[in-house]
Amino acid sequence: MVRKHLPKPSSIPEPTLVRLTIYARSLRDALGDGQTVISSDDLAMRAGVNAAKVRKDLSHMGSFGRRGVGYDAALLLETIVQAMGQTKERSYVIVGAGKLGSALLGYNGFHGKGFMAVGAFDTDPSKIGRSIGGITVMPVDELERFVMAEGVDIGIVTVPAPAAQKITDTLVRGGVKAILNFAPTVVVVPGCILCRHVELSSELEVLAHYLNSQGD
Amino acid sequence: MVRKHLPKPSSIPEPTLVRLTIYARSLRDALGDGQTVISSDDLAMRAGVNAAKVRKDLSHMGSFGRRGVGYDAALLLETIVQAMGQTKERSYVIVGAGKLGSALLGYNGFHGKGFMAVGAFDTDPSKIGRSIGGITVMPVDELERFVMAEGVDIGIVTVPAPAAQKITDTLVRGGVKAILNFAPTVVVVPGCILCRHVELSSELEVLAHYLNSQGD
DNA sequence: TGTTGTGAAATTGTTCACAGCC
DNA sequence: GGCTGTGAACAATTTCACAACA
Repeated sequence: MVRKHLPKPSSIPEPTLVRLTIYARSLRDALGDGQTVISSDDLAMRAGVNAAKVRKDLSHMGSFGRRGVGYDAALLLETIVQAMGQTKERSYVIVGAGKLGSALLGYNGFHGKGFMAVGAFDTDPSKIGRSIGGITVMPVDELERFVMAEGVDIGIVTVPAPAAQKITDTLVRGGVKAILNFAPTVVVVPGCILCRHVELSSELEVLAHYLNSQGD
Repeated sequence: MVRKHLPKPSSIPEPTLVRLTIYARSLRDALGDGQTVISSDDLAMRAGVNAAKVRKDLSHMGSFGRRGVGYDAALLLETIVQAMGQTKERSYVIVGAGKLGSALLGYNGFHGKGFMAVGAFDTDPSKIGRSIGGITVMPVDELERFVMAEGVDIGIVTVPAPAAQKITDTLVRGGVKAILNFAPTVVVVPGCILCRHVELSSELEVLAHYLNSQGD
């Protein structure tokens, strides 16, 4: 017998997850504009995608739009926030208090929305003790102990490439459940640990490739 | 085997382009380790992907590996650099000299590898005139004139969301051919202009989603 | 033997197009 | 008339598996 199974905890495809975060932001904008109902067409425009994709993406979370009308903006926003798992507050530390680390500490959207910076770490004595975005920079020596004691959820790595793997290992020993790596190198983690890698420099290189292939 | 015709300017799929930049870095590492020949398996390990994908990706640029042996690391690196279009130097400006903008100005891999920062801009009088990574911050009023006069290729946008569209329009009027947008908002550009959008905050949110769906 | 290069298969993601409902 | 929800068609990407070859 063919049986359509309910979506498993995370059957939502990853490209959809990324777009959901953009829809959420677009909905906040729309609500700010005083809009209470929004169509897939309008949301698509705001998010820079097409309407079919919006509807398909939203359908992963159920059906709650009104045909002929659109979606209740507030309800839709809440549904997305729920689906993204932002109901539970997550703590994170940033390792590497250089420019990028500082930028992320102050970044709205890291800072708010269910995420809480609880510590920053660096090896540079001139940075230790300084306060960045309300967080005091601590020495890396204390990273593992701190992460363990505080039960930190996520470690954000913004150290130079050669140090990234060692820092990652320390975070894992401390018990983080996920790593977000901005260092320009691949790091390996045990299978049970989630890890995402943000390749900042690829963006510029891919752009350059398209420029060239367009005939400069 | 009969030589297949060369791939068209950009028939290379985008996921492959992104990985090519990672292979390039891995090859530099390998060369640094004194390795002159590298197998798809080894490269895959270093780049954090599987070997089949490496071979498929490389095949988009032709065939120059040696069966039973592997690839000449230096030749492969050069081939990738060529394919990525990093033979031509590209100039860029950064608009928004806050933490993120400063981080990118100092970022190795933006800085080197065929990319050249030629200007930084901000509206904040306290930042104007300051030097960041050897680049003096100029007032945004001068952005359009500067971009036009210098023939700047790429504009990198690191301003707050509400200002992003206006800055993008200014860059486009100035004649940039591509935009790299780090502002947490969608910007629209004319069809002839390339635009990439980096969503920093999505990364953390997607990570949190997977954490939740794993059962915390 | 060891490793590449590549069609074919499998999987994943996007778009279409329209029934169903407001 | 307008707009959602969705199966089906389509497109892109990944993986498999093995022939070709040093």
